[in-house]
Amino acid sequence: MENLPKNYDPKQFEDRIYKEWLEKEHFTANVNPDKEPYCIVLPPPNITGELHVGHALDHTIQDVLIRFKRMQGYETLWQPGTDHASIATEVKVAKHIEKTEGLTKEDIGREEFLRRAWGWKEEYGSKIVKQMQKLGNSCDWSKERFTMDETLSKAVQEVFIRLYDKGLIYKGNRIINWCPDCETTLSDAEVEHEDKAGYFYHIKYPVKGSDEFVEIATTRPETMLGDVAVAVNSTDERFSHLVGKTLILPLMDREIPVIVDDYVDAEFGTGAVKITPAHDPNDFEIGLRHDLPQINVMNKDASINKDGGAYEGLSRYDARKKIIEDLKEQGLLVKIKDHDLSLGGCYRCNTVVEPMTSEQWFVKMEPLAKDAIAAVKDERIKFVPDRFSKTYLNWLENIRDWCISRQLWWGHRIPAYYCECGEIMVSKEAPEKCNKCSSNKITQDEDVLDTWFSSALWPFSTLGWPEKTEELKYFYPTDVLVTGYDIIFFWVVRMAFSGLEFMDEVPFKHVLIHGIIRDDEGRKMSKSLGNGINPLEIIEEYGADALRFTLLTGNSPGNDMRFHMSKLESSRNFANKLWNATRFVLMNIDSDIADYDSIKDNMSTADYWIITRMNRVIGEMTENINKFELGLAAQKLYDFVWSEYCDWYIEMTKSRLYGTDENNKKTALYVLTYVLENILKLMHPYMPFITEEIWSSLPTVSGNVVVASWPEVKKAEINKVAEKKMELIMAAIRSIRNIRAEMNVAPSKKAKLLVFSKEEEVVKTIEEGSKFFMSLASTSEIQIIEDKNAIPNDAVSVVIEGAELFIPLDELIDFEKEKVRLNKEKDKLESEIKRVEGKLSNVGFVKKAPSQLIEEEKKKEIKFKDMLDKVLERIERIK
RNA sequence: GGGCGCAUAGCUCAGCUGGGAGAGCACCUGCCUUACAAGCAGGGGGUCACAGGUUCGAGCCCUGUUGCGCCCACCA
Repeated sequence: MENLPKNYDPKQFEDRIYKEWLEKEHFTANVNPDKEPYCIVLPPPNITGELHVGHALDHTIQDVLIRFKRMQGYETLWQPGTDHASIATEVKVAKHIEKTEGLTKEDIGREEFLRRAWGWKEEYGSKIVKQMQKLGNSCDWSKERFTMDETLSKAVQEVFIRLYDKGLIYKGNRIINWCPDCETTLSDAEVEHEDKAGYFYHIKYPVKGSDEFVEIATTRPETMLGDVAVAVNSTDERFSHLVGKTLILPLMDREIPVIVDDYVDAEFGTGAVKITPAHDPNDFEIGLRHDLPQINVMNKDASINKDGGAYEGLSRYDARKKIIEDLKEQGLLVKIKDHDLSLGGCYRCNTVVEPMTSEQWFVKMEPLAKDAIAAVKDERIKFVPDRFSKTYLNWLENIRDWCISRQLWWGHRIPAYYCECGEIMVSKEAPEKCNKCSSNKITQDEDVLDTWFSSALWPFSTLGWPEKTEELKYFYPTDVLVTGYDIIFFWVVRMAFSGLEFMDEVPFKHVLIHGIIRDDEGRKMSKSLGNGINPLEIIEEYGADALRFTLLTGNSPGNDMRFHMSKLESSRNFANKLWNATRFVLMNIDSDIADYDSIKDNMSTADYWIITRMNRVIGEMTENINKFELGLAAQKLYDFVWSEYCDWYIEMTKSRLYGTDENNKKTALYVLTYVLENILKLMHPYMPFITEEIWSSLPTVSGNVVVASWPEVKKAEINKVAEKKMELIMAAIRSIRNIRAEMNVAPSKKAKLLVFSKEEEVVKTIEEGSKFFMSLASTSEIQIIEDKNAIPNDAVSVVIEGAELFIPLDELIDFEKEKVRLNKEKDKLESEIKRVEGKLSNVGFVKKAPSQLIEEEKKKEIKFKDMLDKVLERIERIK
């Protein structure tokens, strides 16, 4: 029989196998009314760069689910694609151009810049696809999409227009988050807050026509240039006499009123708050309430503008310094106190975000959020683990309107057109003339949309929406969305309300949340630390299967995970184990492969046992995967393959395979192969490459394991008697091995085994398993004895349930050691008995515990007492 | 200020609805046994953070405490 190469070397076959899958179109999903659909949309990776090991985790989880469902007979679609990542890509491309050509994006202009960005997309988009294929992702590549594809762009326009017509998108002058480096707005979700040590500057504002002052405290003195009032709490008696009076804003010599607003906390700071509506969200609200002007004192790059008087041209930080100096000079700076504050930074470039008033486009969130909240509350969308529904709900319940316009070029240009008369027209195509004044001087909005505006539509835009395609009807809603907890606000939330708004149905039924991968010291992986891990390098050294297995085991949903090389090694070793187990089977297969009918009457306890165990694993794994417990499922398979199939079953077949009984040999081979086939199927979603490679080497199967049917539990194959018998045999063998090791008996030294038992079944089982004792416990022969006097003095003994085993060891025996060992055994049994007796003498336990449990405990009591008797007897005898 | 997570063997972590503490790695001993030394056999090692409570029974449920971490939040 043809065999596999001696060494497991994933590089030899992974690429070849992936190609074969593609050629045979195993990943292609078609609308098929005869099958149930199962759909996952891939969180589209940004085209900013290459994939990291976090993507690998995200993708592997999805691939396991997809492959599992595919094998179960679902019509599975894993919808792949990439995201244009507006701001992130624009920054990268601009940097690239600057580095290579020394030009800014303004230098080359919008059109040329977009051409470069598309070029970037082509390059990185295809790199990403290649990486995903290396990982083994079984996506339907024929359906690959990009968020700026024509059809997806149409969906974006459609959504914008519909929301606008419904009054859910509006343009307004509001306070927004401004990144002075990227020179664009950011949504609230795109601002990352960080606590930093800062200062509280106490400043005196003179009261007009008086020598009194009002002392305010601020963390950002430079914003005083835009102050338009000072507010106090209505109950604060310290200031009541000043309410309605006028203050002179220092440095600017502007007259500003003292107003009352109960937003002000009298206990905090000085109790008087400077109000800068153009540069602080709270002040903005207060400004609206009191009809105050907004004075924006900053330029796009956060330098001070002409409204900042003498400070024009300074950066906000230089302005701060200068202002403090000037105030000090004028005697208006009271003190500077240490004060921690939370600073918002741009999630792309980390520059401190500047709150500013600006004319922008917004999505009115309240009505949309309401539906999205309901969908999770009534469990149309279920988070796994459930705790993340709290994160989701909390965000939505406190949401503010979503600023969606970005002052960028790379992205979906806002479908709004302006006439010189001031009319705003929202439409797909540029209107030829103004529908109000008929002028033809019409210009399109310069801005693009937040990148997440288009990703929000991903679950239905990729399926063809707004067209009513067959795919959309068949695959929507999708089944599960797999993503990291860091992306819930950006994406999950927005897909939820978009799906509900435009499809009238949730976009996915489950959201499976995973954690992030950290380095072996528990640090986040980052470019600056240089501790990132490139999946391709791992695959190169250990194979994709080992990487996948590593990412999925020893970790529970939602938790972060540390990445250790040693774990990778052990996964690779597991693959190697499977590889070699297969080699063992193959090297014993001859041309004549038996069918079930011809061997069924020859099956032994070991055969029934391994098949029973296999069925139990099938049942448990299937249940685990259905509950998204992928790591548990993998662990069970690992244990079954390694500890039961390899360590016990294969070892037990050796004496049969090398023996002369042809029927026995055939039977063992049949069972070996049968179980191996099922192992390959069970393992396939986790380790697709090695299982496919091995599958193709088995003479008993055809086709590809990728489309083989997922095993089902066969009740008829479960044999409890065989399980029990094997447990006895294994326990006996383990005991003998243990005693030999403790007595330092050389493995090569064979010894006789004497068995004493009053239970016929036990005797029978041991006799039945005699060849296993020979091959696995260095036993030379087995004698069933009926009289304990026949036991030689120089024998060591071991007590198992229902039997006593004796091994004569001639001169090798060390009686002192044996005594110590037996006493240890005695102590162990005594403590077990104590525990059981304690339980059974507990009135509450006997009264309330399930009867089955009580029965079990009673049986244990008898068993342990019997074993103890035998051990005591033995101790007595060798004294 | 609110919310969440973690604390289990030397290390990294599992442990599903409460019913005799597990894995991988590391460590110790012995084995090149014709599938695999990327291996085989045997072994040591845990007051499951702490304190209460519920229960016949708690690593698991409840309350509180401590330590670490994360997320959200407009107290200037």
